Amino acid sequence: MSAVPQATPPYLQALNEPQRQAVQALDGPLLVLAGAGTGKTRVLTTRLAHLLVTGRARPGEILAVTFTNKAAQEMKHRVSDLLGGQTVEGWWLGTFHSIAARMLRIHAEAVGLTSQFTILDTDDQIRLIKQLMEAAQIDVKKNPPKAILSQIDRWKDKAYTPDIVPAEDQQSYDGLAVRLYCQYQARLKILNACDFGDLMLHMITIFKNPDHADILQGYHSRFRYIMVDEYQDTNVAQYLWLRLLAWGSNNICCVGDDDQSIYGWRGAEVGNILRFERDFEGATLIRLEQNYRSTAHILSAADGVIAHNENRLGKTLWSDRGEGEKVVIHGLWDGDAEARWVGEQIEQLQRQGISLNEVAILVRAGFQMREFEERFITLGIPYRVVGGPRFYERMEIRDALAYFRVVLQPNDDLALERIINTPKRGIGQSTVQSLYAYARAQAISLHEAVLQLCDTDEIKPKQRTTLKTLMLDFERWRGLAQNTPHPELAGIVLDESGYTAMWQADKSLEGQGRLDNLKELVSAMAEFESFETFMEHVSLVLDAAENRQEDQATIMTLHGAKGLEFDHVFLPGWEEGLFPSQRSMDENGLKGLEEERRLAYVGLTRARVTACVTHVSNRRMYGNWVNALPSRFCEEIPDDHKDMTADTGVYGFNPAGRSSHWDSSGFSLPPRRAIAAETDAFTPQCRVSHDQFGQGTVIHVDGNKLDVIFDTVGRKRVMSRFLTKL
DNA sequence: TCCGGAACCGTTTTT
DNA sequence: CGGTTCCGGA
Repeated sequence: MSAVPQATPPYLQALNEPQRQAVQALDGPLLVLAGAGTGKTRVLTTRLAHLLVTGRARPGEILAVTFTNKAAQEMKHRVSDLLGGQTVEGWWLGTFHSIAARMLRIHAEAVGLTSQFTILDTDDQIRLIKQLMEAAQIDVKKNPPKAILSQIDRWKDKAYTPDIVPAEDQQSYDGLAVRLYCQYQARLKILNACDFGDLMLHMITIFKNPDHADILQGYHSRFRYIMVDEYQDTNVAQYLWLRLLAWGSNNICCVGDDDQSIYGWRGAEVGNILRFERDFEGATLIRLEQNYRSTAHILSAADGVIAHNENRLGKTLWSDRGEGEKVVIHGLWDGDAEARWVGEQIEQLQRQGISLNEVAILVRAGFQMREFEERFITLGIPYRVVGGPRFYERMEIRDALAYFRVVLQPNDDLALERIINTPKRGIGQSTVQSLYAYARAQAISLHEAVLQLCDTDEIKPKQRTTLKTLMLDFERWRGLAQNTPHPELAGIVLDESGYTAMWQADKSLEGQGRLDNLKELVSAMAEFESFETFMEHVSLVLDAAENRQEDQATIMTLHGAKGLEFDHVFLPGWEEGLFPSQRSMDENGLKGLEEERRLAYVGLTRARVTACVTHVSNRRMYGNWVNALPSRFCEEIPDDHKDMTADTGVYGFNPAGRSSHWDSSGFSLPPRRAIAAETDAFTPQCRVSHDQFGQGTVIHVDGNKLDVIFDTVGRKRVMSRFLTKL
């Protein structure tokens, strides 16, 4: 440990022992295993401040990466608070994606792009895949572009470029996915575009390319200290990117909690954090286990649940905030009763003078929210739903941005396609298709194709004039771009294109809201120095201003709640199938179940004072009633730390608190559905049996879905969990 | 080209 | 059940 000659600075005195160790262990790789509520951000920010204050690093020598803009923002603020209010300039603090984008803008040529490249969002990605499929006459219904895209995204998460997709994955969608992946990448290059995955992937490619060894070396000598937040959420690509960068100084500090890794389904690898000590030689591991948030009963309940996971580094949280109250588990008849009961509990809290801002309802899935909303409306409980569409994901914002993109980059085909008939101009699908056909044949952009075909008979006269005017409009706006302030130009484009008028014509409340959003967009622009810098931020940073108002209860998903805390937390819908989600278990087996369990852990540890779990016997799903059993996570909470109750007549638990799972009607407990067998249990040619279809031979394995030729009924696509190996 | 009814399908979400 | 997407008719 480095000896600081002066008296211990106040910011260090404010820390507990392990926290202080984490701040002061500056040399070599360090993993800070920070349990929920143990002061993770405090350590991270203090460590940053410490580096600067002690002169160990200048701002420009620090790389600090987070996942969300919110986290990056918070870090910025808290460090500057620690430094007595001075802001830090010139450091590399941001999200993985914004930092990778910043790098890639500098080295774009090394992967055949120019620094002006556009960053595609999911919408653009799907449109692009769909286009490629239509061009190749592939049935879009049998192979949903969205599914293909998600396969491609998963490959990118794993840092697989098309040429290194492993053999077992190559058969995905009968080889279609890899083929499209190749075409997709080729097309992106022509469009001078990148998707989010590419930002990481291209940088890895550049770093690994011996011809560009100087680039990586440059970063090695630049970054003397690297810090990473939420390390448990990194995917393979992000991990490789970090490893490459860390080779320089070897001073990498990752902070995370393996028990809170809940994003496996979008490529996060818990393995990264579990392997840290092996990956980074000479690594130090520091555990933060003192929890400053919750009472002992809540922590022990959470601990009892998470202890059922096999794959974890292991730690035990403790707290000196008193015993507190046991976790309440209450069984109810149905979702309606559940919402009513939670509503009553909240009213009771209100009567005790508790602010609704300290109350949260955390659900597993979005569809659970409605019942609570409806109930709260009738009861007059003010609430806010967190997790609607983000600002820049809204249709009107994307449309507006598409206009701007075409102004800045005429060859942005995806943007042009998006707005070519918005507002309606009579340019239908067939016209666009023929334009695309021509563009493909000539290997030119859509914009170029429009220009060329406007003077031929290829296109009907009416459309021809429309397109011509549109092109002239864009030409004019591009001319204006030279010497018009960009917010003003944005207004002109939206007005003259008829886009604003389109929403003005919509008299609904929604139309008004969209106009407001457009105004907000234009005014947000003023804060950036140019159109280009604005566009960069829009795809990576821009978000709706949070309207955190006075007293409102919060309704959100468990995923959305990570990192937050509330005095009183309600956790509805703890039923087998819903939570843990059946789909998660089907698709990912034990790994899926463990991730669900971590989600339960996250949920419980959000609570400072009370945590209240509910489950119902009858849940309406997609219009029909399903009867449900209490989640296994209810049982996993140790008896000493829970209070179980149930409304009368509710299956599941009897009031005595012992789980019986069924009432007196004499039915026996149906077997809990088995976790899907590991998919590698099934290989092509192996013989299987199915309850309904009988015996058959596997011909192709695609994740958990198998193509099987059954002896009697022929070829079928079935889920592995319905099959038994013979 | 556009609109409306039928068919379909259904976690979790950031960048 | 409710939203989104797709296809067919005007």
